[in-house]
Amino acid sequence: MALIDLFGEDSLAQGRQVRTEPIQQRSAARLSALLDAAAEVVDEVGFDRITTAMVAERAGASIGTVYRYYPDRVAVLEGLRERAVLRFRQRVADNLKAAKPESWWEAVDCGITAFVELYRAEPGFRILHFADRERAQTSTPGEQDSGFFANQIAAVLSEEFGLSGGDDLIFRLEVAVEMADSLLSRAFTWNSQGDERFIAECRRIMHDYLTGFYGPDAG
Amino acid sequence: MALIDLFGEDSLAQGRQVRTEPIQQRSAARLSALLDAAAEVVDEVGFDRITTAMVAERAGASIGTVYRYYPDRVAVLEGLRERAVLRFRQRVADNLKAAKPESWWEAVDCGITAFVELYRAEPGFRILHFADRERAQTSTPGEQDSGFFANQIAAVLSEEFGLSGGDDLIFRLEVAVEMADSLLSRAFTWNSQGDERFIAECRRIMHDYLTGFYGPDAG
DNA sequence: CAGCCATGATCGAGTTCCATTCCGTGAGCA
DNA sequence: TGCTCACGGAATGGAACTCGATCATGGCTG
Repeated sequence: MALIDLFGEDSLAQGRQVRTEPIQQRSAARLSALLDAAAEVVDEVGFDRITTAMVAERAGASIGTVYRYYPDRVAVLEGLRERAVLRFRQRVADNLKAAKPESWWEAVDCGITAFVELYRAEPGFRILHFADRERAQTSTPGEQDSGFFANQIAAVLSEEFGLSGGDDLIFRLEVAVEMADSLLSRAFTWNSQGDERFIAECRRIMHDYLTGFYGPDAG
Repeated sequence: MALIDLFGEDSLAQGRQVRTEPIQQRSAARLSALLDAAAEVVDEVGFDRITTAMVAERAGASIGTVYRYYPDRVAVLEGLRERAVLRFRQRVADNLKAAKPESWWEAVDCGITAFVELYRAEPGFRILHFADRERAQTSTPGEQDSGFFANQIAAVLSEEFGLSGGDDLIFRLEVAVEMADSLLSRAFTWNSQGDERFIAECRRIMHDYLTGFYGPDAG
């Protein structure tokens, strides 16, 4: 299985949160504009203060249009989150294609780099870290992102670079994803460009943890 | 400086978010009841869906009473969060007193244990992980919790157990706090008793990371 | 190719719900 | 008894959300 296959957009048959699938083309643009607007508003006023009216106005649409695509305010944020996940995966795929990693940790670094790049460039990208725990209350473990994601990465690392696979690898990757998300988000909490100390430490920790300094087999 | 001093309630001159300091005693009970109610509601309906009316009703109070103590809905959540932090510190202090750790990592374990115990027993404790990032948008780095907390822990570890202090230790502790919070919260995301795998892995990672397998001086 | 029409898309006034205010009433305290 | 603190809950304002009217679009038809 090629790296691109795992992280490309094809692999995303995401659960639809939109009310009505857009048929005409202009709708796609509308939907996209709504999310763009939501992203900007999130960065400006925060998650709590965002209002559907703000999103509509910013997108040059009416309130009704917002509710045509999303059942409620929270769903808009979830839509934004899904798009962010999608873009992250695409960026990872791009970086993998460009870097042609020869070791597993170079591949991991591509993932970290993708995250950092998007955090810097993409408005509202912080939604990723935010929405995780809130969603947890309503969805089920099977469809959890970090777990699902860990599975994908496990497949890549074991098939492409010969890391010993199995449940242990998946678990370790889940732990790694959790830590990386947390550290990188922390890097951007007080610094819009990302605190390099945290980013560098994150890379080092990922490398060492996955190398095996840690965990059941650590020695 | 004794461990208890650092983690006892005295050390908490927290920023008041309440509108009016209660004068009479019954008020203290009211305030506490409000937070208890908020904690339950948070666990039941989530952060997004909580309403001031729910909190008031659950606490057997009127809407007006909620607003007597808190300026707005968000402030209630912040109040809940501050109380959770306070209780966490007290629990750490208790555990330290009971365990009388002889090594720095036993002390660290007390912190992890305290977190797990409270997550299991305290309604709404997940507010801790949640509120962090949201606050970030409005408050300033200086008063950040993980940083402030890291400072306190650094003082304890270096003074009591002779860990080499300095900025490096503080930074490493900040990273550790971030990772531990993330892993422990993850442990409780799908399992109300806490997934033991994540808890155990968290303990191991904290031990190894702080021992120095990681970081600038890792070898 | 012009016109027609079924259907998707949009709008925004209207409705409902919720956050927040405010003043009248009741409870502690001297 | 009077004074201040605390409480209640109707009233206000604003934001979430609905819904029927209206406007595009793109295919079909002659």
